[in-house]
Amino acid sequence: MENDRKVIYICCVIASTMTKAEKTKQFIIEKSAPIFNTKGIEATAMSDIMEATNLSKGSLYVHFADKEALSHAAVDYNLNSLVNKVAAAVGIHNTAKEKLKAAYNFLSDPRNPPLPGGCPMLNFGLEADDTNPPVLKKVANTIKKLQQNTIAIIEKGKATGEFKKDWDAGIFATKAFALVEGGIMLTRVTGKSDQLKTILTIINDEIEAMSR
Amino acid sequence: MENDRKVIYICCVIASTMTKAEKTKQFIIEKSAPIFNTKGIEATAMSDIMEATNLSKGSLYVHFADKEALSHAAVDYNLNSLVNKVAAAVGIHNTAKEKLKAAYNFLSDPRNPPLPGGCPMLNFGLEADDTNPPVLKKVANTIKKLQQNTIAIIEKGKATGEFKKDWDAGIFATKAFALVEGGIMLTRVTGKSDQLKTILTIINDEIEAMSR
Amino acid sequence: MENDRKVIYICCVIASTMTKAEKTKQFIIEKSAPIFNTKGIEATAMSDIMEATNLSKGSLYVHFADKEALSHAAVDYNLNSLVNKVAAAVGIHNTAKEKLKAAYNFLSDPRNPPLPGGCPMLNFGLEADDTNPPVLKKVANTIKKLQQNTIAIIEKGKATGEFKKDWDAGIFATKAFALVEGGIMLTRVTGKSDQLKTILTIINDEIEAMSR
Amino acid sequence: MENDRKVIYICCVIASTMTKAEKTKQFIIEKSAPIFNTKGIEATAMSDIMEATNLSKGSLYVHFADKEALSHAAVDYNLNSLVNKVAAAVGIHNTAKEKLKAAYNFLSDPRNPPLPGGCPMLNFGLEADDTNPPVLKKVANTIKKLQQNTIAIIEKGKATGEFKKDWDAGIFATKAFALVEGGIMLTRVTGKSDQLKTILTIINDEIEAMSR
DNA sequence: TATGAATGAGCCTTCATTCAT
DNA sequence: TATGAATGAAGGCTCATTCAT
Repeated sequence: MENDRKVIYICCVIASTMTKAEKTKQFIIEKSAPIFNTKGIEATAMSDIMEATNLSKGSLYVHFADKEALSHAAVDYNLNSLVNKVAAAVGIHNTAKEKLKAAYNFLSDPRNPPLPGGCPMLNFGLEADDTNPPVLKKVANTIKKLQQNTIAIIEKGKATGEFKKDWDAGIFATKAFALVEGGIMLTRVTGKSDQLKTILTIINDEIEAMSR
Repeated sequence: MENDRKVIYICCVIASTMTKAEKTKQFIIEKSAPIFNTKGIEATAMSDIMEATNLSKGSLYVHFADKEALSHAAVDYNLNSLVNKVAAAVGIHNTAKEKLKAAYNFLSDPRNPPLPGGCPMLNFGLEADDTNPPVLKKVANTIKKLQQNTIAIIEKGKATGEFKKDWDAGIFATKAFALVEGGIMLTRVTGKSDQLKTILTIINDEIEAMSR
Repeated sequence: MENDRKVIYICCVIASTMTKAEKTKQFIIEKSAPIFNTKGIEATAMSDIMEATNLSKGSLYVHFADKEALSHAAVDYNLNSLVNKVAAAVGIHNTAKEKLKAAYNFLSDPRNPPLPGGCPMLNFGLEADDTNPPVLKKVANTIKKLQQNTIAIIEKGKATGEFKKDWDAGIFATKAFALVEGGIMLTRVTGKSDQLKTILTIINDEIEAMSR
Repeated sequence: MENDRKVIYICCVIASTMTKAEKTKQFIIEKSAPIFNTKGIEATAMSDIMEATNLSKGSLYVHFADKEALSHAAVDYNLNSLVNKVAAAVGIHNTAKEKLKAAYNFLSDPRNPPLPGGCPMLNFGLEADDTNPPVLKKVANTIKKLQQNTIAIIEKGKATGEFKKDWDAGIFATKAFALVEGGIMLTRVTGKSDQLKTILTIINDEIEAMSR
């Protein structure tokens, strides 16, 4: 709670201190992020951004050197949004078990998809894998961060006695991440979320089984 | 062994029966399939195909009505190649357990990736999800086919007594598929295959645990 | 009558003497003529001709050196058809007055347009005027022929006493031709034939007024 | 005279109020109009417009959505130019007879053709008749406007006693229009203007004959 | 800062023509 | 003769980017 207030306070200060240029830049990023996540980087045209922001072509180039710079900012925004939303979903819980379940329930809730356009790690990671090293790096970092969050929660739970001591946090982080991403892919391709629900059950069951 | 010879023989007959047009068409598909799988459908230009085939622009349009038709053929080729290769990897084994292991070992062998450009289900599925229904359908059908193969092998193994009767084939098919696809994504994004190996172990362990 | 039979006889001989090549060539011309007259020379593609004749691309080039040669043949065919049809319409009558009326009634009958696609003199003449001298020449010759036919009929009628001696055949030929072509243009553009009917009445009235 | 000055003044104001975009758009239209009128819509390439305007391909598409939009603007420009020029030729005269003669003398003056490329009603009307309804409509409207101008002048002349009361204005409008268009076609095809002169004489004679 | 006109490389596609079979 | 695969120039159009205002 103390934390939350502080964050809000800082945000407001930032907002009020932001120059007009910074505000516009942020505005462009927020409007373009879902477009990049939905259509892909290559398939998103500067004119799509113009339309979404109601800004002129030239104005976009005042704030971003080129489409690449804008796409990087949008990718960052999408990835950070995801991480922040997971953190928020985790943050409202107190026990390690609840935190862990919250993380995966949030990521794979078919009714309430974390971000418009789907999982940015999946989208940008697979578009970038053969062609766009900088974006690939960003996705890799995000994956690492999320997996380490999982590991940290489990280790803390093991320390407090919530989880069994012999639970391998690294293996679970790998397994759960792959299951969720594979499940999201299944949902987006088949248009049905039944398999993703099955996967969520598998993850929750393991968390439950490793609790004591 | 008898089988192999017959197959080769039939192939030769087919090849010799193909008209020049059919041969060229097939040639174009084979040359363009890895390009589409690597760069994506939208990002692949007809000029890329020209370069790869050493054919003129007009010649491409003799064999395909438009880029869409060519991309569909290339997607089909990639997806069918994958299914056929899995079938081949499975086919050389006799027991259900060996067949099952072979399928997943093949799909997630980081040293010998099934297709250049990565998994076409992942690549085309995530490029197409918001924009390209026909391609999405092709991917969905392929997924269904592979998952049903898994289920069929397990059910047969249960019938012959190789696998435990209470093993839920559907859940395993979902789980293993998601794990492999998620693992491939991890490999392609991080550039390392350690997590995919972990996943393969998980899958093999479950197969082993369900054997008796 | 004697004449007619002779013509038919000669035609048959020609037909039966025609080689396969000549027959095919004639067939191509007949099928392509209405297309050129309807779409225009420039806008007609060789593929249109292929479709209409069910002949292969190469076959067309066996019989015609290039599109230009084929278009010339088609233009000739259209123009000659028109002249022949007028001659046929005129030929069944005996008096100069009837012949003259028949010619203009035929040319400007909105219910029974002489050729599919409209008047080839108008179509080809106006497409060719700035760009295609050979075609322009063909149209000019046809116009001359038709106007001289008119003049010849009038002069004969004047000689036999059917028409007034002071009727200026040349002026009438010019006037009637312009009226008919302008009227056809009005019909094709407005989609209605009322003005063409008015024009036909004007022409018939003058013919009547010059009779005695 | 007062009028003329006012018009010029308004023109200047308009010109100075035009944005750069409007000026460029107008410039493109003015440069492309004679090309479309000469070569035809289908046969005019965007590269022809590029050359005539010294503008880049992209620039053309800043001002016009596609070639169709540009062609429509050029057709409108040609048709409106013609109507305005006729109106100007008519406007300097005071009596109905002089106005009427001026209109037809202007339209069919072979030495001073109203527009480069010939009569846009004839050119666009006959190109569009089977393929381009919007253009056909534009031509039809222009024809209607010109014919109604003729009718209005005649009716006014009949009212003021300049023309005989029993002169049928509608029939004359049809006849004179067809004669002029047919005559223009004859001029363009034969390359000689003698027949057009004959036609002009016919029209002037009727106007004279109907005066009193 | 913001605008939007201008640019030109590049994309997909069409089409007349050639040529080996 | 007839076929149809192959060609490449040219067409319409898009798009990231620049720059004067």
